[in-house]
Amino acid sequence: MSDAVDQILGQWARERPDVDAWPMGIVGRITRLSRLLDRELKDFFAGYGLEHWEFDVLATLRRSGPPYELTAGALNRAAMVTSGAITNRIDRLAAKGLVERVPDEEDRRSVRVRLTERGRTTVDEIVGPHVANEARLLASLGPDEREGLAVLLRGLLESLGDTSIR
Amino acid sequence: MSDAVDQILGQWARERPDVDAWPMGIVGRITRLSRLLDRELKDFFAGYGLEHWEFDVLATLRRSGPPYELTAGALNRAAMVTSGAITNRIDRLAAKGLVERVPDEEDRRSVRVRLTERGRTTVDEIVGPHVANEARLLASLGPDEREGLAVLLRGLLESLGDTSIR
DNA sequence: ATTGATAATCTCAACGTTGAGATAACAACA
DNA sequence: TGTTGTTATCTCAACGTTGAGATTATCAAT
Repeated sequence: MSDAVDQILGQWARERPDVDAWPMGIVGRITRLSRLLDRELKDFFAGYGLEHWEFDVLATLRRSGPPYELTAGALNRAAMVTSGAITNRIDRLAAKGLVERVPDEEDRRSVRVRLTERGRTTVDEIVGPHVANEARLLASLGPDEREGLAVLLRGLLESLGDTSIR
Repeated sequence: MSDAVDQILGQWARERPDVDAWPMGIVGRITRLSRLLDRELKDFFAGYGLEHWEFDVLATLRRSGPPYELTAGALNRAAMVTSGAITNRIDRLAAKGLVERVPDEEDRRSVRVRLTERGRTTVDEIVGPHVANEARLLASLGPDEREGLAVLLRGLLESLGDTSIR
């Protein structure tokens, strides 16, 4: 069998036989998978009236444990977006009543973002179905393949310095 | 060793022990890798005065072989973006003199987008260094790991229907 | 030839992110 | 105490994508 990336590699081999394009077999597939999975997740969350990024922020707060609050900076790093994007996201989640800004008494530069009761129940209701949906998307992988893939991806992430959510 | 995703999985295991979040170990890593690699590629292309998407379009035309032209729709599907985005990209590449729109005589609904001479030399000069740069990013993988990872990712892509660039 | 369905591209307003700069607060130290 | 450097967040204009709709062309069937 072959996928879209095999065809791309075949084209390069024909047009530029002097270049060994093997890295595209990894990078290209990661990029395409990310896009495809993103579309699927978008559709899934739309069924709950949520944007993907909304769930992402809420879930980050939820899994941090009680009192379900993090600084804007921590959310920032977790989401891998810029500070401007996080300010915007917090604004909109706060407008929807899913999070609230709490002044940080220890460090007045910081803003703590806290899940509201509604925000917490929202995540808690969706996380189960969400994981089930992801499992469905990965259903073609057997148990050993899952593990092997996770190990390889982890090694790559580590080598690129992604070793901590801070 | 552990990466950022291991920490996320650990948080879920603590907060929601009833949910087995293993799929996040795959989906989360693919998403994070995609973002990290994207940043690296962005920096790389900036060194050549190009945007990542610019190289992407030019390379798609180049690897299709002489006469280095494709319809807007084909570029569209290859880039996995919407039609509006491709119209915009072609406009800007044409303004830079890297591609040109050629009317399709067979099907007057179609527009053929052709690499200009400057566009072709641009890709041909950069593709070698680009692949070398990607190889650098993947340097932590041994030969067997590269192959194993490519096989697993291909299987996943196939199962999600990404079997053709059309 | 006409009709209806399908297809390719373009248009454009809404949306979200980026990235640089502004503001305010903290930290270290002379 | 004042100074310098660093950190956290917010601001905002520029940029690019999305997605629905408009336009024009092709195809199939009658």
